[in-house]
Amino acid sequence: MKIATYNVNGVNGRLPVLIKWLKEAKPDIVCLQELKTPDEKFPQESLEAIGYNAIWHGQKSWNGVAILTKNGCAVEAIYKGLPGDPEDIQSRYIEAKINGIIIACLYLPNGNPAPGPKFDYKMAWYKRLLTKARRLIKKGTPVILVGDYNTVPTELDAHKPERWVNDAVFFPEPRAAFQKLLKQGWIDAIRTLYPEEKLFTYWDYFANAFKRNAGIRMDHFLLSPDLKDFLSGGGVDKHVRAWEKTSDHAPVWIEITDQ
DNA sequence: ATGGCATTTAAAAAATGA
Repeated sequence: MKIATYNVNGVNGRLPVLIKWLKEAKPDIVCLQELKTPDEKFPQESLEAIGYNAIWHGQKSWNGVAILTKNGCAVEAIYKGLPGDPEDIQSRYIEAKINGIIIACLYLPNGNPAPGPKFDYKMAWYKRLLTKARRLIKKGTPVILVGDYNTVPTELDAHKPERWVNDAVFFPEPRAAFQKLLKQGWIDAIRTLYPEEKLFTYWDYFANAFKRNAGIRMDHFLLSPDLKDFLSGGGVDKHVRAWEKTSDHAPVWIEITDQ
């Protein structure tokens, strides 16, 4: 089973790119972030026309997450929103059990400018995620925590780490929080597959960042330990970043063999 | 230290992202 994550940066504005990639990559499950659309404008019909069902959790203008599944996938136990703060109205979390695996699709706050209230919100969100993740990993069900973490875990995950030292994606606090997730037992799937490679999932639109491969790795698959032996492949669909009207992120995918 | 670009909303320019 092929599972992908893609920060589309506007699901309607990028719909031709998303559809072109779906037809080419044929993933079974896709986690999307940054829909930037109210729920009623989610392009459900266009996606169903090419064989994908969807569940989504959107809001006007900003944020928004969705999970696409190929027709025939069994989707149950759907939850929208990350628990822990009833005041939080930002759409950044959606979870469902799909073909027996719990898929949690997340869009972690960016946190810039840092320090400041947006950075405080990022770290508060991380704290809630750590609580949720601990509960999920104790369930004994296979779980994948996947999405845009807005976190560059180590220096290996940046083309030029010094360019990011004043950015919230590279601050020590989110990096420490990401390490806390790993200490809970979660497995960074892409880093496990490519232990020493400089692999990126995001490149700035400006300064020719993509052509210079001046990227960072921020989109991650965290697997519950019981899935480790079933991880059989993965990668970044980097070429999609070169398409017209494309997102600043590229799709990332993994392959999980039948358990 | 700043801005480079691109989105959304909405009708110009602001807010947001990373």
